[in-house]
Formats: sequence, C-alpha cells, structure tokens
Amino acid sequence: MNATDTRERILGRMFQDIHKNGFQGLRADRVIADLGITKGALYHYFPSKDAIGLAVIDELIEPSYLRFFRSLENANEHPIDLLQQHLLWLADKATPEEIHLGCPLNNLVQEMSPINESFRLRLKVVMDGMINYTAKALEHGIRNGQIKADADCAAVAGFMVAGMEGAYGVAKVLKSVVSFHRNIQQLVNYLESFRA
Amino acid sequence: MNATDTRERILGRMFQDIHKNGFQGLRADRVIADLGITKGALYHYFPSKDAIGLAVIDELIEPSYLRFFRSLENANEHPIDLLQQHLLWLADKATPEEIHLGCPLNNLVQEMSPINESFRLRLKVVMDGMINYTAKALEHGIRNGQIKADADCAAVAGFMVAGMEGAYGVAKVLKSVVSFHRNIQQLVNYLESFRA
DNA sequence: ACTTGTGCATACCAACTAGTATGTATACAT
DNA sequence: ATGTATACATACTAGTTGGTATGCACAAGT
Repeated sequence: MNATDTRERILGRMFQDIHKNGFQGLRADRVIADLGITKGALYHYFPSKDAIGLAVIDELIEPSYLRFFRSLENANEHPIDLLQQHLLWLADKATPEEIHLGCPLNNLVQEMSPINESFRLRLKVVMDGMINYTAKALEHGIRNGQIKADADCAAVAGFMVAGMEGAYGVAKVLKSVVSFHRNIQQLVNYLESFRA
Repeated sequence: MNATDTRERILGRMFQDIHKNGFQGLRADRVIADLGITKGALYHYFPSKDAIGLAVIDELIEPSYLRFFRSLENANEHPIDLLQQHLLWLADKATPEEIHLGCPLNNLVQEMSPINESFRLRLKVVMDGMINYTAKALEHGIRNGQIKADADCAAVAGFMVAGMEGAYGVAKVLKSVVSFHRNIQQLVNYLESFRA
C-alpha cells in the first residue's frame, strides 16, 4: 500500500465525516473503523485531531474553493459572465444530499471560528481569497469598461460571497434545492445590475 | 429560590454556552459549575441534553427572532421601510463580540440540521417564519401600490433572510463588524430596488 | 548481512461526559 | 400533625474519546 495513498484516504474520509458531523462531532474511531485501519496508521500521519482538521482545510477545502477565484486573474472574459457562470454551475451541480450537508467551508466557519483561532485564520484565508480575487476581477472590469465605473467592487464581492454562504445555509435547514436555486438566481440578478 | 427563576437561569447560560461552543460543544458540567448549582437541579428541569437544546430554540431563539417578523402583519408602514429599519437596527446594535460569536440561529442551523432532525424541524419553523412573514408583508405592499407589482415576493423574502445569515457568517470568520455593516447595506440597497 | 527508517497493528489508559440513584430539606395541602 | 410533591445536593457509573506505548513486518540504504 502506497503511503501517500493511505494519508489521502484518511483525509478524504475525515473530510466526509466533518462535512456531516462537524469537527467537534468528528469521531476518529468511527472513521478508522470505516476505513479498516487502526489508530497506529492514523497517528502515524497526524499528530492530533486538530491537525486532521487543519489538514482538511489546507489540503482539500482551500484548493477546491479557490481554484475558480484564482482563475479570474488570468481570464479575459467579462468578469460578471464568469461569476454568474460559476454561481449557476454551483446551483446546477448541487444535489439534495449536498444541500442537506451544507457548504463545508461555511459549516466549519460557523462551528470553529469562535473556539479555535488556528481554524479561524485558515478559514479566513479562504474567505478572503474568494472575496479579494472577485473584487480584483471587478476592478479590472471597470478599467475595461465592462462594469459600471461607480461600482463598489469590494462591497459587491463581499456581498456575493455572503449571499452564496447564506443561500447554502438557508437551503440546508429547509432541505430545499429550490430555495438554493432561487437565491443563487437572485445573486445572478444582483450581479447583472453592475454591468456597464 | 423561585423555581421558574432557576429554570430560566439554566436556560440562559446554556444558550450562552451553545452560542459560543455549539450544541455538541456544550458541556453541561461547565455550565452548572458556572451557575453554582448541581446535576440534581439540571436534571430536575431537563430530562436530557437534547431537551436543553430544543428548549433553548423554542423558548429563547424562536421568540426573539420572530417577534419583529410577526409584527409585520399588523403594521401600517411601508414594508420596505420596516425591513430596512430592522436590518439597520441589527447592524447598529451588533458588537464585535456578537459578530465573532455569530448568529445563534445560523450557528445551530449549520451544526445541527444534518445530524438531528428534531433540531432541524424546529429551526426550520423559525426560518420559515422569517421568510413567510416577510413575503406576506411584501405581497401586502404590492396590493397597496407600495411595491413593484412584478416583484417575486417569496424570492425577495428568501434572499433577504439568506443575505442576513450570509452577512453574519462572513463577518464571523473575518471578525469584522465593517464587513457586516457593508453587507447589510447591500441588502438595504437590494430591497430599495423593489420600491414602487 | 545488517542497520535504520517507514508504515502500520495491538493493547491500553486517563480524562471526560451524559446520565442515574439516592437522600433530604422545605413548602404545601389535608 | 402528617403525608406528599417540589427543588434541589451528593455520589456514582458506564460508556466514550483522544491519545500513547510498544511491537513488528518490510523496504531501503550501506
């Protein structure tokens, strides 16, 4: 068995368990039993439970969330087109199961921000990244005459991200994909109003 | 010592602890030590930990969140005025500590919805109430000619609530009252666009 | 061949945590 | 006065949980 494979298998299942039960609800015993491995393997790769959570953020959540937003920097298309496409893609791919479990980033933010500063700072990096890359893309759009010159890019970017997380959160408790679609559409409309 | 006093003291502290640590992070021992009481008192009033959480939702969270939205039914003022005033009031009263701890309703939604159906159903009642009372007020506003006739009231109401929760969530991880104020202001602007 | 480090498995533990069993002082009804 | 329900306090337990100590198979370097 390849070593990195085992580490990534552990991390993947931990992510799933955290996604459903939260970090405080994560039971390492449950996960290793599920994987058919033992504590020896687990603590060979991770020194503590906290380290598992932080690795999940750094190695799984951060890359998957920032991939799109980083790509905005080198894109040539209209930034509002790109953002709207991304939102509609999120809405399109969302299954009822995913909606019920919620946004992994948002879940960890709500649970861990007040009780663990290490978690908060890493989650903040992700959230800041989403907002700042979006704001930069919008400012670039202003210089290109694609976006209204008086748009407050930082405010619009922040609101888009907040709207996304809010859409996930409400849909989660309502168990309603329809609610998610509706709110994403409202966000798309909101963005449309800043087109030059 | 009055009996209802003790029960409400317990409930109040439990709410505080849940607000900070989440329901899974709630430690009954910690709370009763803090209150200077013992397990005898606690389990005299509540049969289980779950019952504590549900009582916090029913008796503390639900009334405080729905008070304003219920009041919309009998109000005569412009519904958009009332909603905007409420949003700005939330922004105005928010202290850095509250922002850091997040919205109690949103916190519980994110943590408990996927793992405890009793919690989810009660939280859904609150969220549904906020959305539906708002939608009704907007529809009433259409009939009064105060709101654009083509407004999708259910969608607007849902988005306003999602936007509120999103604003709380983002501000929580950023530890930023400024971010909260900004996003609330964006929501106020959003609502303004539906005025007739 | 022999050492050394890696990749685990097994067995165990200390601390915690929700929950219980029991006792008791006080108020209140009869 | 006396039974009874209320409002707790004390002491205890069973189960869980993160974490550790130890051992060992195997691959790799020398």
